[in-house]
Amino acid sequence: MTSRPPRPRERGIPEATVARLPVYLRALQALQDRGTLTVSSEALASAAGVNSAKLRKDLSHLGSYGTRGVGYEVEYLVYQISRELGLTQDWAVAIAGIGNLGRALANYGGFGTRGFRIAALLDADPAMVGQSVASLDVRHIDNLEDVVRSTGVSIGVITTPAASAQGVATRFVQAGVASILNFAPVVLNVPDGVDVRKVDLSIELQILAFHAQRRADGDGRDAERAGLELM
Amino acid sequence: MTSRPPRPRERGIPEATVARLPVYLRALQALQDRGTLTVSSEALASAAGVNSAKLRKDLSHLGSYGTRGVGYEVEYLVYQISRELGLTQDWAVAIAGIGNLGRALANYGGFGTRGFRIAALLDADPAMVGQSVASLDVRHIDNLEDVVRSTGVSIGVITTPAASAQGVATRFVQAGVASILNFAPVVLNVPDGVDVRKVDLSIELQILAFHAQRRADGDGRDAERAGLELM
DNA sequence: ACGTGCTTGTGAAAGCATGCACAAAGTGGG
DNA sequence: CCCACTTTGTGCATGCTTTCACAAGCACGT
Ligand SMILES: NC(=O)c1ccc[n+]([C@@H]2O[C@H](COP(=O)([O-])OP(=O)(O)OC[C@H]3O[C@@H](n4cnc5c(N)ncnc54)[C@H](O)[C@@H]3O)[C@@H](O)[C@H]2O)c1
Ligand SMILES: NC(=O)c1ccc[n+]([C@@H]2O[C@H](COP(=O)([O-])OP(=O)(O)OC[C@H]3O[C@@H](n4cnc5c(N)ncnc54)[C@H](O)[C@@H]3O)[C@@H](O)[C@H]2O)c1
Repeated sequence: MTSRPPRPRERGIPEATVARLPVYLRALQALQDRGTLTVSSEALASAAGVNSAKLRKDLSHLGSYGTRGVGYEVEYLVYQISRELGLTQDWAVAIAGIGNLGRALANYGGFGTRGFRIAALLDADPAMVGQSVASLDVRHIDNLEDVVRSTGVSIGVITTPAASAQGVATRFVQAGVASILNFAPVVLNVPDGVDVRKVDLSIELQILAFHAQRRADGDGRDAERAGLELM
Repeated sequence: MTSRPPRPRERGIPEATVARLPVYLRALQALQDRGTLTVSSEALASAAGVNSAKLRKDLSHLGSYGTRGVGYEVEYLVYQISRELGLTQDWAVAIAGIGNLGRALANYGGFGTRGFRIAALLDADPAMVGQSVASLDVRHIDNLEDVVRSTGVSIGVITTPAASAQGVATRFVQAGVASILNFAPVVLNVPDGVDVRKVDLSIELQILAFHAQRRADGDGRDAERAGLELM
């Protein structure tokens, strides 16, 4: 490809940066709770577990919110990041699949604190429908479209068994939900423009196992083996 | 630590590849269940939701396990990836914090199927200790060291409240657990050589919110605005 | 008003990751 | 045995991320 079409190059915050903003936000809120007024990139970076140059570059994408010689004003930065992430508005979330995991999520208090409100619970099991979980009635999945429309849901969380996940995802999309968080161990197929993120515990464990095995293989004879094997 | 030893450039599989291997593995196992014997990079890539060139490059890091003109033998590839990920051995997992989430994990059947065995449950609440969850006795967190030693735990999962997570992590590390999966919304501080992965639902939702807001901002006047803003 | 000391914001370099495109290598039919 | 066809494995170009290193900017004390 030589002449790359004009590519309007939307005001872009790099994806890697977006993924770290919530981490900074949390660290900042902890500082705020402790009454700290300003913080240096060094201190905030250390609280967030990243390199300070990276932190500064990340924040520079949002604008110039620091003061040289001083640092960043905590409260102002909290506001700027919140705004950038869209947390100054309220997001209604629906959870589909009220089993072990769905119930844990529904009962979890930590979401409401940050702009997310669980607005609907959906399940296919007639025995489940009508029950009250975390002060919400579980509705039948067949009512998905209605529920989404009437409660203004814009984020869908899928905690159904793997076999049902694609179907639920498709229905979410058809109902106008363009942001999906998927816990089922399947690759979801959705149209362009729909944003799917997955949380997959099995995968995380497998990655841990890979590194653990690496460590175990090498222990003691690491240097020698690595050296030899390259010859 | 800091003083990077010569680093003999260990036979390295890129981290991005490692993170995808479990996805390929799952897709392959689905094919296997359907009785498929061989699969092309194109087909497997599509099942795994990635580009086929990427898939081939990923697999090439494990060795040359394909046959040109034919594809990959499913069973053989399953074995090779499993071996590379360390799934041919058994990993004993301990869960600390048997609340909403810890219980959901403990009751989840999907781990055992892939080399992971939940070997111990730990909690600090006296009312919880002694109860039986998923056919395991909940032990008191004070026994962490004993439990880790006696059950051979090598992976620790943390589902305690945020405030307790660092303490539990430190104790896991001191007991010799060098792989930790953390669900609590805090940045854990651990010595070098210890591998921590985090699963953070709040962060995932916030990333979804960011993109959702982007879409909403731009809708309708996207093209014009993007173009104009660059001038 | 000016110098000192600290910290930000950002070029520039190096390191990773992605995806194209194609030669090399295998299969199967004639 | 050879040819047409398929699909792998990988060199290369491109773009994204991280990190270094330092000039520019600001606060504060004198
Ligand atoms: N529980 C865990 O710790 C855990 C861990 C990792 C992954 N997961 C994954 O999360 C998902 C849920 O796990 P779980 O343990 O809660 O399972 P579960 O069986 O306890 O719950 C699943 C729920 O989904 C409902 N359901 C089934 N089909 C549905 C449909 N079409 N529409 C709406 N609801 C439907 C069921 O009635 C049930 O209530 C699974 O895909 C699982 O693989 C769970
Ligand atoms: N439940 C969810 O859906 C969800 C979602 C996102 C994040 N999280 C995070 O996961 C963690 C657990 O969430 P939860 O909803 O299960 O909380 P929970 O309060 O239901 O359970 C926490 C459990 O940890 C135990 N505990 C406290 N201190 C301990 C210690 N020092 N050692 C061992 N156990 C200890 C408590 O006794 C309790 O049983 C929290 O950090 C939470 O922020 C949970």
